[in-house]
Amino acid sequence: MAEDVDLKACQGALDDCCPPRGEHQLELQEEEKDINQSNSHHVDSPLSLEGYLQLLSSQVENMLEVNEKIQVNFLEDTQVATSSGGQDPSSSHDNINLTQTLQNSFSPPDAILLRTDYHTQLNSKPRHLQRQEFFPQSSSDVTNPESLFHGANLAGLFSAADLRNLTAHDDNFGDIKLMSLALEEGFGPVEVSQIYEEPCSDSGLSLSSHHSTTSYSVCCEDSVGYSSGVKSAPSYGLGAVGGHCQENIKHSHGAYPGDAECSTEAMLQQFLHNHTYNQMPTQAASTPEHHQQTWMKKSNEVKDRCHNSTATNRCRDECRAKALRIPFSVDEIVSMSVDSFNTMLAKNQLTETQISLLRDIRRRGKNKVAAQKCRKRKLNAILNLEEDVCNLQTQKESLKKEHSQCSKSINQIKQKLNNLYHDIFSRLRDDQGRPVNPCQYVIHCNSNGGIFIIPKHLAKSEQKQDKRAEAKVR
DNA sequence: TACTTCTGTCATCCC
DNA sequence: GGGGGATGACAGAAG
Repeated sequence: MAEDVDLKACQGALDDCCPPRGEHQLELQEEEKDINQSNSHHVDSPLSLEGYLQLLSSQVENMLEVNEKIQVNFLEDTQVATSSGGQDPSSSHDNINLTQTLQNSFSPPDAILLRTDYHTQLNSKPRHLQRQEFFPQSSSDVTNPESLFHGANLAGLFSAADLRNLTAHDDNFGDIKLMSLALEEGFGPVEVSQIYEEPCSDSGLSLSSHHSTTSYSVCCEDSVGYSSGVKSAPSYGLGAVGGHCQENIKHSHGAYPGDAECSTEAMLQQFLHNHTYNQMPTQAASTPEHHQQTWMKKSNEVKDRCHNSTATNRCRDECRAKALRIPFSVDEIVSMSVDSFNTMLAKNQLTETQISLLRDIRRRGKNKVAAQKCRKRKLNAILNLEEDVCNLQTQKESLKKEHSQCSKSINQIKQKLNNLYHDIFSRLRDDQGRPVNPCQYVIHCNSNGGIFIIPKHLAKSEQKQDKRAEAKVR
């Protein structure tokens, strides 16, 4: 087309300001390297138009490639940060590649600009193994406010759990003779039997056949006294309160009514149903760690409470065992091995009731420990998830920051390329010596390496042809 | 008094 | 098939 402006036609004009190509072949190559490194495209540099165009083309390609990578990486990383759990940020190759790509594509200043303390930020907050050490005073190294917040709630719980394991069990069941309680309260054997008539559990002795709606509180009611109308077991004994075992002990100087086993069993139904035995002082768990004093105060309060109530439920089983003349403590029953337990059952000629009680005690004791372990595991899982959330939030913020910096660098490069583009056109002249309008013409590089100044509409059609050719090759 | 937390216990599932 | 561990659900005690 006549409007086409061949590059060669402009060569003369460019020769005025640019050295001939042949003389500066090596210089051009060096200049290209410099430009790639410094990203400074000064028109005044001794570059030929072809060199400029090649640089321009490569920079545009790089820019587009980098931009695409940034977009893809950012989207992927953002999705990873929001959807996947527990990925170690330090292993994020995408981020490394992104930074490297930008460093390779941009000049050192740009690369420096793109560098962030991303990895440093991530590594500065490793998944330190403090999940078993969540004492309030030990969490001061948590710098993330959110982490601090989350950790605070659960730290107390964990310290409680750990301290619970570290604390020795109390045995306050020394000389308890609770079988005499009812009798000491002035009840006759018949009344006792009536009072204690309560459907039994699977063992015939379990206190929870009616779940917790039924309480067993001869001890609790000792000061209240039983009226004759309170003879149906499920209706009395509300509120098995901790500490009543002390009351039991006070009234425990009588002998076992061993001659009436049915009454004995019935009496067992009356013992406290306090679920708080075996609690350790530090189980007042949910105190925020920054309230250490409050935490300690609450711990002491719970300690006092538990001290009174700890023995209560345990002594219930203990007392029941003693009531049935089982020569083993609750601890022994629970902690002994299966073989030992079975041997004990076999060697001691025990009644069905005694065996049932033993199995109940053992089952409850085992289950209690299992429940404690289960809750501890659950808290650990929650802590892990919270920590993962914090890490992913940090990673997301870092990626956002990096993306912002990349966008800035891309805009700067775009501006430089635009300036270079217009500078090139300002130097171009058509065959009549007139300036070439950059709005009507574009710089086009074909597949053979030729560089032309062609009208825009031709460039578009040629791009389509190139795409078709590439598609055919693929 | 309502709510929360902690704990024990039971029922159930799974190994 | 029984025993034991794990866990959800529930209830009571206490703050």
